[in-house]
Amino acid sequence: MENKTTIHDIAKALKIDASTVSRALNNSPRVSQKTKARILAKANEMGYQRNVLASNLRKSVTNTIGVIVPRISRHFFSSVISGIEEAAYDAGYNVIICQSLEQLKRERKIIETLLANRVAGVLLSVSMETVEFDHLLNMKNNGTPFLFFDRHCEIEGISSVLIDDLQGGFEATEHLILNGCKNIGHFSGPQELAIYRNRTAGYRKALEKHKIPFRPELILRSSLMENDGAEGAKTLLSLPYDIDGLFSANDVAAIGAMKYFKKEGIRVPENVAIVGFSNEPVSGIIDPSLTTIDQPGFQIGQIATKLLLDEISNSSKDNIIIGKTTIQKSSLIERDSSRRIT
Amino acid sequence: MENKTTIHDIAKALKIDASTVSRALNNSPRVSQKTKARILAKANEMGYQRNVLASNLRKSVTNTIGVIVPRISRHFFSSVISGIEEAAYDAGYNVIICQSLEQLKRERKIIETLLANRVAGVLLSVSMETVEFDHLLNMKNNGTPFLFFDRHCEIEGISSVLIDDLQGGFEATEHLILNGCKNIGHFSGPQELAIYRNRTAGYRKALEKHKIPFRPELILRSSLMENDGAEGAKTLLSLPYDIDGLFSANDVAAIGAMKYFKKEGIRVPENVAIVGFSNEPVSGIIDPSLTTIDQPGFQIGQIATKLLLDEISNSSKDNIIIGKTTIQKSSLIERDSSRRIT
DNA sequence: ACTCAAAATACAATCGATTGTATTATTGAA
DNA sequence: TTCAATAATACAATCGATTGTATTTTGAGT
Repeated sequence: MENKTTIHDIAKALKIDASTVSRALNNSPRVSQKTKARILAKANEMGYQRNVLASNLRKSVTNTIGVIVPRISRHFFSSVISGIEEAAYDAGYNVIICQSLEQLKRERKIIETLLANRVAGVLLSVSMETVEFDHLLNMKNNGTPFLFFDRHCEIEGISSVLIDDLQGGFEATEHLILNGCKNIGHFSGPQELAIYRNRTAGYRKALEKHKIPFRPELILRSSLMENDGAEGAKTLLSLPYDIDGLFSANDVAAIGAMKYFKKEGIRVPENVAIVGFSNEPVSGIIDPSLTTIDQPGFQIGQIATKLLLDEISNSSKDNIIIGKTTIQKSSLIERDSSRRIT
Repeated sequence: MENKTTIHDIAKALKIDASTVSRALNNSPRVSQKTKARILAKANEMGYQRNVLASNLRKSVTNTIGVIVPRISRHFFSSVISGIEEAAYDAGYNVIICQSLEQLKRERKIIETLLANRVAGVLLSVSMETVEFDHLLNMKNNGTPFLFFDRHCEIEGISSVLIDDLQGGFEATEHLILNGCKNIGHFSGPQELAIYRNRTAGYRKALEKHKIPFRPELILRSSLMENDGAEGAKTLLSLPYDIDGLFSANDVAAIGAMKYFKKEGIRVPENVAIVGFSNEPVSGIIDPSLTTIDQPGFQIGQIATKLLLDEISNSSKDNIIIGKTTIQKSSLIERDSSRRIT
């Protein structure tokens, strides 16, 4: 029943030493072709499978990298994960996927577990609650290479693969302006996260460029869930401005707002034009379809993995690793929610 | 830099034996309270972290379970995963999540990797291509406990946690009939998968009950992607029947059809009423909102995990495990795509 | 046939934790 | 005080694979 053939079993069966078996299975030049063939045949016959635990223990390495995302159900993150899996798989690494569910507590626990399991490295996109970095600094001191993607923290020596959120925010907002919007509301997320600060900065930059006065009260901060979008829409309508545009820092909140507007009889895009962020699949399906900023998730995953694997292989050579930031381009996808006859 | 305090380091620092340190850290009654306290304090001071690899190797167990789903991006599967994580976490297990992307080749490779990593058990929902079971039988012979959820294969001695697809298909179809549909099309998936056979059986059962003639040509089989839905809709319209209802075995294809109907100026639900399956979040957002069958993903994940953990702990006692099938109820969510003034 | 370098294989330690057995320390009862 | 019983700790083997070193085997050249 239980499959537990070891190299010792093979060695015994062939009356040779286990070290030779090990070397043969690792295709070492120290074993003659003849015995290699015998060993391989025997291993196959006995259904041998290397015990990765033992192997890794001895080599004191692992071929596993950990990935932490806020939620796997978000399209952007599942694209990134696919990219990571692809790149990791090619390099012979396994991937452990974990979700923090936006909770700092869970993020801490996950990192603890990953470190205990001696993963070779970690790719992470921090939770919305991650305002303290002790667990990340701990991981750094521990010597485990890691790398941020999308949502990062400023930690010296740690690299990030990001998208150009400022540019994305700028394009989204300018697009609204070019479609005739004058009073543009903006939904943003926790300001601790650079992605949201940058999207907001892009918003401001577009206003400035087009000489539209900036009004702080038009920026609403929340967790950007669907309900936050609806609340935000309500708040915007209650302000003494004739809101005619909305740039939401994610699609989910944009959709919440769109639904609220619809319910209140306010037409999209005629009365209010909307642009979201992330290009969730639902955005192409909702009516009117939502203009949004597409992020190349798959590529981000691939790039981040390659960089991490580089760091893993260099970390042994104890040369100082300097945190680098790689920026990926985002692109505006124009759909019906912002298309106006001007 | 590198954190590699071992029990031997602690032992040396305290001038005691490593075995005592090990026992103290495992809270064995064989160590006095006094030394336990000293050891714990020292371990803490030295930043000790148990090397799970070594520990598991010695105990020849692992605290990791593997999960294989077709795609993590599907809402149903990500709910199941959340349930699995919750239950596994409570029991002190880690979870490795893998996606087969509906490819048999990848499924095989994943199982190989999981076995090589000596996971304690595996939870899986097979790919659409899984018509051969050699890799699963291999896993069984290997002695690794596993369990199907949602999509299963008939393998003796292997348990499954399923939803009542027949009942779901029945309810969906009967709902259409009660809303006045007479000529109901049906999108189904690969017939190798029981879930699709059962949903189809439910469809037939509802027709029979209401004495509506069954026409095989109204059943269209595909991979149920969005595009398949559009194609299917086109095919249905080309048939010499006045199609007025559609039961799709998943939401994605239902939405594909809905979009096609809209484009062709056919009104939903007035001309064709539609019911999907799975309750993807997009179904509540699309216009008209899609009536569908909700599956309790989170609970399925929890239940499946508990059953698997049971099998893992019993498997050592080598009592014969008899495959059990646990059925979870699904429920119809009535929305606009099927609501008609009758 | 004989030497010697190169090739092939064997020996033995190791990775870090666990655990059965042996030894030492302690305590209570006689 | 002394001895047995028990508590506390130490010793040593083990999990399965890897790897540096030592030994044996092979084969070329004389």
